[in-house]
Order: sequence, then structure tokens, then C-alpha cells
Amino acid sequence: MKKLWGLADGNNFYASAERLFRPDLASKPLAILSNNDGCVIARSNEIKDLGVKMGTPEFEIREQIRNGVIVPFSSNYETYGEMHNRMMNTLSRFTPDWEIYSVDECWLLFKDFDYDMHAYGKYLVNETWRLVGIPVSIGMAPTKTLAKVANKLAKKDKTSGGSRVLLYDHEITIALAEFPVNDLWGVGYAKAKRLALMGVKTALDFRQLPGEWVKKHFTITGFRMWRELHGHPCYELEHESFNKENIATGRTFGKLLTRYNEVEEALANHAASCAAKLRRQKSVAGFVNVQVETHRFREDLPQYVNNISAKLLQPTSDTGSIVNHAIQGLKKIWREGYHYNRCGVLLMDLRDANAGQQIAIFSDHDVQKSQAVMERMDDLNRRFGKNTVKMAIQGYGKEWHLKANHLSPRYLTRVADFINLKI
DNA sequence: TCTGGGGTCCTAGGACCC
DNA sequence: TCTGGGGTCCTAGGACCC
Repeated sequence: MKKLWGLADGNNFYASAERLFRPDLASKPLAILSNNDGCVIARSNEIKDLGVKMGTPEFEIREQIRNGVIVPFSSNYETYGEMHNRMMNTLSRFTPDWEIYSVDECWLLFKDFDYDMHAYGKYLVNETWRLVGIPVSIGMAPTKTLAKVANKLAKKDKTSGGSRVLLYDHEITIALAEFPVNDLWGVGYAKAKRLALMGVKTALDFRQLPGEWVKKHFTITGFRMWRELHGHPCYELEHESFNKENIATGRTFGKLLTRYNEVEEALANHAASCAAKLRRQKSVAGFVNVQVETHRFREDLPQYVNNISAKLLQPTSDTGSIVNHAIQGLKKIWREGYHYNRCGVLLMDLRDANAGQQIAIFSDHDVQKSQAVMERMDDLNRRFGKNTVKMAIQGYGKEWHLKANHLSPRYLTRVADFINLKI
């Protein structure tokens, strides 16, 4: 059976989402900033043309922001999340076999097609633009790795109509001959460095290496990449099990913190947020890991990085229990006299909440009571906004809170921010 | 002065067992 | 306590992704 992989993704997704509500910024350079307005995490084409790279610290473009050359946005995850839902909804209409890969990417598998796939790709691009308002590109090829290549080529070639198909051997070979090996899906910093030393420049150079040699020097992951470039699929559609294996929440603070109570308050909030995520996927956690760290770029200050894991008495998703265990961990690794920059909580050893709750120390009654309280709390927080109900220890101090000086309205998710139309 | 956050997969190496 | 190979299980950390 003929199969073709498609990778569809939103062009400059966050920037395009912001621009949808601000048509007046149609040709302006836009920078989307990370949490805490720390650095650039998404860019419009115009700012790429200015040479602003991914990860550029905000202070380096502050002057251009001040004089209006660059328009900054703090990350607005509520709006991006809703645009994600709409985009995936639309893309999923083009084939029954699809998989969400990231916030702005979707795999589409086409089986037994007998129509012009390039035309179909262009149709998909136009329809998504019409229905969602986000510009997308699609690349199609016999494997996921090659579809990634096709997608990048679709973006690069302004005449492609946003769609590129690599179907036949000769067109794949021609494309790979001009494709930098560093841009392949699966080549990061470490592999790029080694490939450069070997004189491997293009994806075709890499594909022409002997398979056994690749396996020996680049392990199984490199070998899979090699096979995929030859058109042999190593990655399939990943349908279900959307449940995460780990759940983490961590943030840098709005400023460096030295007092225990402030860090404890931030940590309690991260732990509570992890517990809420855990209940949303109907899991319980067996281990809580707590991390603290100082500011790694501040060479003038003493550095301290540590983390600790604690086993929960019994696997649970109870906010109180998870927050308490996290705080016990923090007390063990806390050291006075440092300027802390970040803390975080990681829940591990996750399992299905309904599969065999142990009885151990708690009676069933306690478990049921905890579940009832949590359900009520989640319900209230869903209806009236995050943190309407919370633990006392989560506090009301704002010392640790993030900067977000350029936040756009939550156009899609907050009633007060809806756009009013005058007709 | 100012540099993100949340994930997965794989491997090496230690602990332990026979 | 040392001798030795081979297996499993677990964890830390590297590499990569978006």
C-alpha cells in the first residue's frame, strides 16, 4: 500500500497567532518573549530578516523595541493554546490518520492516495488559512524524516504555495544533495560538531555513509535517521497514550530570591500546578523531585544547584500531599546565603489513577475524601479561574512572580478580553 | 542589570544476583 | 576475601526536540 507522510505546521506560529488579532502589525517585525520576558522564543519573518536569532536576550533588542522598530509580546499561552486546538481540528479533517506532534505541528498519514498530492497540499494550506487564520506549510514524503525535509523546503521556496512533495527517488536525491545535514530532524549540537569534523556536509553525504558504520558511531538513533533518509520508515503514527510519563513545573523567579519563605511559596505553587496537571490526565505520581538553582550567568555570585527525590507514602494526585512532600524536599536541600534564580517540581513514576490504588497506610475513606475535595477544587478553579481555591502555603506574596510587560489580551479565553465588533 | 520551559529517548555504569 | 562471566534493574546524565 502506498503511504505518504505529511508534516503540517504553522509558520511562525506564536507570531502569527498574535498577528491574527492585530492586523495593523501585518508587516512589522514581531518578537515573542519567553516567560519572564527573558529572551526571544518566536519571530515573524520580518524580524528574522533583521538578523534577530532565536534565544536572543531581550536586552539586546531593547533599543529597537523602544524606538518602535520591533514589537514585543510576552508569551500568551492561553491564546496560543486555543489557536492550537483550532488548527489541529482543521488539519485533522484531511485524513483519518493524524497525530499532534507539538504545539504547532501535526503529522498526517495519507494511504492509497490516487490524486495529485501537491495540489492537495496547497488545498490544505488554503483551507487552514481560510478557516483558522494561521498560515501553514506542509511537506510530504515516504518517511517522517523526509517529510520534515519537504516541509522545510516548502517554507523556503516562495513559489511552492506552502506545499512540497518528495515522492520519487530522483527528486529525494536532488533535494538531499542541497539540504544541510545540520538541518535534519535528529541532528543537534553534538552530532553537528562530529559530522563537520568528518566533512559530512549535506543530508545526501550522510545517507551515502555505510549503514553499519553509522550504527556504530551514531548509535541506534543515528541509524534510524539514516534508514528514514533511504525511505524505510522507522517511526510510525503514535495514536493514543497521550498521558505524560513525567510532569514538571518550574520557573525562573522575577528577581533573585534569598529568603526561604519566598522560595517555599513559589515551590508550593509549582507543586500545586503539577498536581492539577496530574489529575487532568487522571494519573497519580509515585515520586516527587524538587530542584533549586542559583543564577548560572552571574559569575560574581556563589553557585548552588541541587535536586532531591522523595517517594510518596502512596501514589497520589492530592495537592496537599504533593505540596507537603515537595516542601520536605526543599527543606533538605535548602542552603542559606545563596541568591536563588529558579525552583521546580517534577512528578515521576506516574500511573493510572484507577489501576489498583494501594491501601497501605491510608484507609479508603481518606482516599475518597481527598478525591472529593480535589474534584471540588478543580471544578471551582475551572469555573472561576486558576487559583480561586488554593493551599494557604501558596500565599499571596508576589516576590517570585514573572515579568510579563507586553502581554496581549486573552482574546479567545477571557470574556473581558473578547473583541467587540461594531456592525 | 538583563539569557525559557517542558518533554522523550537512549546509554553508560553501578548494584545486585547467580 | 578473592576469583569471573553474564544477566537484570535502576538511575543519572547526555542529546535532542519544539
